[in-house]
Amino acid sequence: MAHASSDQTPATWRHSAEVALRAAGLRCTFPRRAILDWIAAATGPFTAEQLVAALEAQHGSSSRATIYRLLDWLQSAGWLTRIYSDGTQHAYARFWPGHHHTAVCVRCGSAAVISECHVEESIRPALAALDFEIHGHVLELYGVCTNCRTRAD
Amino acid sequence: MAHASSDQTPATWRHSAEVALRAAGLRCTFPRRAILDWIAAATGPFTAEQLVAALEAQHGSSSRATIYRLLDWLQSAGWLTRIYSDGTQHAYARFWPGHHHTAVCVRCGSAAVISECHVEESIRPALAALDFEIHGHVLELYGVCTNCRTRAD
DNA sequence: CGAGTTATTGATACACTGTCGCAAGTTTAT
DNA sequence: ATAAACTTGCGACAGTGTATCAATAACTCG
Repeated sequence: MAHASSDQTPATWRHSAEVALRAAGLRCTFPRRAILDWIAAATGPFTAEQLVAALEAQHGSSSRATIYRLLDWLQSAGWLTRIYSDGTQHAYARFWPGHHHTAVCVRCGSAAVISECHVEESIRPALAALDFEIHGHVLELYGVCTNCRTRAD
Repeated sequence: MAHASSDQTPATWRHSAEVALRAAGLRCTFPRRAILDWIAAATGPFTAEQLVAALEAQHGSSSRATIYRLLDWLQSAGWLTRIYSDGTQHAYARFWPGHHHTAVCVRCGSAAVISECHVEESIRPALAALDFEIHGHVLELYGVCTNCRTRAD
C-alpha cells in the first residue's frame, strides 16, 4: 500500500468523514461516532432502518432522529450516496465526495463505485435535440458481481 | 401525421395501455378506466398520492388500494416509469414499453423521454475492470427545460 | 340475453418510515 | 472549571403504502 492516507478503505473513510464533520463545525459526539463506526463496518449498502435496528441492539443506542439527521448530513456532504433501487426506503452506501456511480449486485447487495463517468457526454446529442439544460443526473447499474457469479452452481 | 397508430400521444397511450391490460387477461373496470384517463390527461410526472387526491375529488372515486395496484402493474408492464428524484414517494411518468430515460425539469416538473441510450456502452470499460455482469440500469437527468429557461427573468 | 364463474373492489385497520419540537444533557472554547 | 452553544432523545405525529376479505362487477358461454 503506497499511499495509506489516500486509500479508500473503510478505516480511511471513517477517519476522513470524522475530520470533515469537525471541519464543518459539527461536534463529534458519542452517538455520531457509533453511527460512523457501524457504517464503516458495513460491507455493502444499507437502509436507514437497518442502521436504527443495529444500533438499538447495542447498549448505547442512538435515537432514530439522531441517525436520520446524521445520514442527511453525510449524504449532503458526499460521504454517503443514496441508493434508489428499492424505491421507498432511504438506502445508502459508503461513498467518497466527488461524482461517482454505483453498480449494485442484485444477489449479495454489495455496491461497487465507478468513478469514470461519460454519461452526460454520451447523452448530449439527445439532449441537444430537446434543448434541455442539464444540471445533473442519477445513474445506478444493476447486475451480478464477480463473487456471486463464480459462486453460482 | 403519417402513422396515427404509432404516435406517442396521450390519447394513443391511453388506448394502447387499455389494450395491453385486456391482453394480459385483466378486466377493464370503471375505476381502472378513471385511473387511465387521469394519467393520460397528466402533463408531467405525478405521485401516487396526487392521483389518489385527484380521484377522491371526483364523484366516482377509486380507492387507494386499487390505485396502487394498477400503478404497480402499469409500471411492471412498462406503461409507467418510476421517477426517483424526490426519493421517498412513489412518483411516475407516462411511458412507452422499451428502454428509455427521463430528463426531469427541476422547475416545472415536466419529464421528457430520451430514447437513445449508449450508457452501458460508455461505462463498459469501467465495468470490465470490476468484472461486473450488467443487467440493467436507472438513469435520470435533471435540468431546466426550454420553456422554463426562456421564461426566466 | 341471462346465469355462472372469477377477478376486482373498497373499507378498515394496520405497519412502517421519516419528521418535529423542546427540555435535558454534552461538547467545546475560554 | 464555567459558560455558551450545539446535540440528543423522547414522544407524538403524519404520510405512505399494504393486507384482508366480504360484497360487487365484469367477462364468458350456452
